[in-house]
Amino acid sequence: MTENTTLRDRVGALVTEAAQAAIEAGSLPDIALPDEVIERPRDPANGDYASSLPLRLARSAMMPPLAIAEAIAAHLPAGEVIDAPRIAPPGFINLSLAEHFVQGEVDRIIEQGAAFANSSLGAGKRAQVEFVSANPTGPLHVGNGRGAAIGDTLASALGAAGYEVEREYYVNDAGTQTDVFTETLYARYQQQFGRDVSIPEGYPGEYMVDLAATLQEREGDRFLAAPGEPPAAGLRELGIELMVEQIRRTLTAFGTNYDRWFSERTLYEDSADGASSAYDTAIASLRENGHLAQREGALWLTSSELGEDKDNVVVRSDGRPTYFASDIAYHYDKFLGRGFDLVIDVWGADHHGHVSRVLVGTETVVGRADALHVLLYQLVTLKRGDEIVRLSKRGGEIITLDELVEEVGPDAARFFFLLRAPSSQMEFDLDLAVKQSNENPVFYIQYAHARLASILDRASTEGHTPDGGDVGLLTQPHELALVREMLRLSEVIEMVATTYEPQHLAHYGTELATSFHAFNDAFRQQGDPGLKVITDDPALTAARLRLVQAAKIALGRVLDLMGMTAPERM
RNA sequence: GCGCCAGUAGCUCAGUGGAUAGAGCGCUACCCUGCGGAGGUAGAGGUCAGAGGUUCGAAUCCUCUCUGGCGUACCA
Repeated sequence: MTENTTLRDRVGALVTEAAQAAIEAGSLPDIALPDEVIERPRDPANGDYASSLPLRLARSAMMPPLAIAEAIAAHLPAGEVIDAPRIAPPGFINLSLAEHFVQGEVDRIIEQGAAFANSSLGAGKRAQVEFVSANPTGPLHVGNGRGAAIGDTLASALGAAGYEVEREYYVNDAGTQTDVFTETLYARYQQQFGRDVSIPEGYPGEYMVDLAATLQEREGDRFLAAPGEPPAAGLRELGIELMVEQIRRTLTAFGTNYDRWFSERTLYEDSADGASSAYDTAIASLRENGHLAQREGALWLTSSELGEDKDNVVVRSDGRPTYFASDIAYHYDKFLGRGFDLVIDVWGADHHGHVSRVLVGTETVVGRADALHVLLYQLVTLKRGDEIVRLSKRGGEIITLDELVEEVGPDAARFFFLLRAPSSQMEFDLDLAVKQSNENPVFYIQYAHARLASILDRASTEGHTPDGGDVGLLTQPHELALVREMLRLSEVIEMVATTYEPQHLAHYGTELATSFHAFNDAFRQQGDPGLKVITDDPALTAARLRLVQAAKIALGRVLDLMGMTAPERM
């Protein structure tokens, strides 16, 4: 059994083997077994794992569930990992981890350290997570923060699950939004020099005034042209560059860093060695496959022949490619250009009308779309008390991500977003967010980590060390419960990496912290000075310090995966 | 109209077809005065929107209805 198999898979394999042994022994008929044979029971009284296999097989085996349970259990003797199985009506097989196994895992966790709970699910595969990717025409708002928290954590979880992961921001620096942005910027820029020019419709926000001021400060009047004439060359590029810089700073402050900022414009550029652009190649491929049609002066992807409800314009009648064309070229580049095995696009739900189109386009050009997953997160509704705040970059008022981070800090903001399933619409009460920042559950987790660190510190100053501690001395219920909780982490990581739902990690973190707090308080409640981590008994102290050390590793890992700090003190 | 996502405790939300539906906040009553109280235990609080269906078993899967958000561009 390899190091990177989850415990769940190990135990599940034992059940599958037992069932097969029962079939070979003739106590079960020769029937097909499902892949998933065990689950985590809700009630811990029913064991660490349980199998409902007997209930599910009853029909095809034509046997009563309890008889099947007995047939399987007979081949599931107590062993290295689990104790003897217990059969429970109407047909469950309940399994508990053996105490010595649980104890031994403490040593293993310490040995693995920061690699604890990694899995090999995605070993040898390259994954890309593209997220936020807001147009560089204004500052990020609170809703973008949700995408950032989700995408970043998902990328971390995929990494822990064995994938080689790249985080990417797709910079939309081509297209009409950029034109409007540049026009507005130039208008604001001219105003800086006292010209009476009107602001085009598009981006009325105050930040454009600041951006123009920055431009004037750094570049002087070199973009100024005669009234009514277009600005000097380079304004567009510099404006976008400044905006992207601002976005990058915002995300860094939020705790999110990218491997690559991908320029949309490069899709249209031939490579240095003379190879055609991604756009040209993708269009040629579509044409070759007979999926393009010239109609009404425009070039269409005949997607209705491919299961879509309508065709989509790829090249406008004025010759400019659409955003959709960029997206086809972009995904061509992701798969055929860069060879990712798994690509996840994290989009706000307001883009959901675009999903099936992109999947069809990708399938047409790449030949398959099963490796592309578009993860939609529902929009964040902002409230101040009872008043709903509209989020609109083009409408003017926005609550920026910077403001949120300023008020509640990056950790609390991230955790707030991570607690909710992407598919869940969430209400964000700005007043409450500030008021509750001290009650945010993230502090509950971080506090647990700080106390673990504190215990190790204290022990160290008193001359105690975890080294050489005998984990066999860990027999208190709260000690073993804490270890059991830690052992779930690899399963949670795999769940996040397969369902693309990071909220499981956030909830697990809370539960792990609860296990520690219960463990810690159990000693205190009993009022016996011998019932602490640091006791008069050096052997027991060392054993418990090992547990504390392992717990700190596990909790630190969870916080790290969520992109949050694991404080030594608070 | 059509399509996508949702509807679970007073509020904000978890819940991988399994056993008695959970957490945080708020409310009530306790514990501990600590190796850090940003803690622990217990309690009250539920028609899992509604109605059918599938299944040994449904908050979970299917159908319909109601409610909310979003989309339905030669914008991105």
